[in-house]
Amino acid sequence: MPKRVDHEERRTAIARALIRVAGRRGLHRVGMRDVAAEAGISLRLVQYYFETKEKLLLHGLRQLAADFGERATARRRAAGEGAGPRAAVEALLLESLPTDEESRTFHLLFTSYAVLAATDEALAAQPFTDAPDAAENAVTHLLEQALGEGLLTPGADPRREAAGLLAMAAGLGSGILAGQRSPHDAAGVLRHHLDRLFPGTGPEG
Amino acid sequence: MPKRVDHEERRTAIARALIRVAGRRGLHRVGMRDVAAEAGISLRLVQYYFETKEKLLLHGLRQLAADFGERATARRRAAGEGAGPRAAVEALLLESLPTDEESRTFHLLFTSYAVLAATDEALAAQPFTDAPDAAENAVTHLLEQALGEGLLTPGADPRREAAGLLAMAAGLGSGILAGQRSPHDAAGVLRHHLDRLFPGTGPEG
DNA sequence: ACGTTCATGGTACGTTCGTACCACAAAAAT
DNA sequence: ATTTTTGTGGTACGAACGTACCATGAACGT
Repeated sequence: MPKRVDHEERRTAIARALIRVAGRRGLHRVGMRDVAAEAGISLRLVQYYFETKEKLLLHGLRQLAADFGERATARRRAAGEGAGPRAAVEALLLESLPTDEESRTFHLLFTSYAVLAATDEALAAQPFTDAPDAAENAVTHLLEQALGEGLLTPGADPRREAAGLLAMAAGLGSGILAGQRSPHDAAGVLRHHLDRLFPGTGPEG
Repeated sequence: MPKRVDHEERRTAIARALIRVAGRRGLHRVGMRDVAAEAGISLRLVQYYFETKEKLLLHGLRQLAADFGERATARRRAAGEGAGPRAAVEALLLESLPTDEESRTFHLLFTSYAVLAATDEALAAQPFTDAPDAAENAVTHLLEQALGEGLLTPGADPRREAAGLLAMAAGLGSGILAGQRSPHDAAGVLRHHLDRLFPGTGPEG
């Protein structure tokens, strides 16, 4: 056989090609031929590593979530290990906003997948809500920690606040994508709400 | 000629058929033949009233926004004319949540259009951000009114709060659509934030 | 009464897409 | 050395889709 190839490596490369071309042209109107051309291989090879388009799309979603997770933790680490829960939450939320090209692609495609999952049965399976649930759990945990340290506004329910903050970030991201709002304004809205949730850590304190 | 027909009436009927079938099967994978079958007419007639599919999709978006506007004002009127800004804002936000089949379809399709507009040039035109801007202006106006009456928490910026609330409602809606959250929980999150924004009008007052 | 316009039906064409099929060379296994 | 597996290329097929074309009867204008 021709030189043995690492299948997993190949699959992530193809999945990333799918993500790139879908980020430009939209997840609809992306065919296997487009993915093949973007990856610099033949259509046959895309078929070889992912037998069907549905499996390719599913793997693309997993790749998208995995890459985002890496960026989020990297950003959180860059924000400082002991920077406190407020900074950690802010870093996580701001990372989810479509500011640069990479996060824009992530937000666009994740929304596209969400829309697909609402009607296609095969995509509505487990792996989809896993990522948002993980994010919500992470933020909830950080807020609980903040509550224990007395940083949170009284009467705050960590889980509810986490759900609200993540939903707000997602909505603001869609607004940016649609050209309705600037990333700067969206970040301002987000920080404003964090200021109210974390009294004393705001712009004046 | 066969009995003269009101073109505008026909076009809204076809556009509503598009909305129905797209709500079931997803906006992608909706063809003109599906719309024709749903409307009970021939494919030729869909071509006749909308020359091209792109025009049909554009009109579908306008119809969607118009129908939602009607529902929103109806709900606000049902909430009571003089019920105060808090109730008005709450009614508007809750209407945007996908609770029943109609609002679910609205949220799903509006998100689908937003995704399309992010990549397709023809759809990124004016009419898309009009509806969200109108909603934001309405909420902003209500919050300004509340601020004047001293109902709002101190230091609140009406426009920023409006943007945040609408973004949160949109994000919660997506969570409901994806099956991540129940409509009941989403409404709870929303009301919780309104309680903080409107001190004294909450559950204990 | 007659020609014109309008609404509608049916259908065919070109394209694109996902998938299946056939072929072949290189490396591993025996 | 031979046989089997593995990676890769090319291509063809069937379906679906948007659009264009042709036809036709029924109402309106004159």
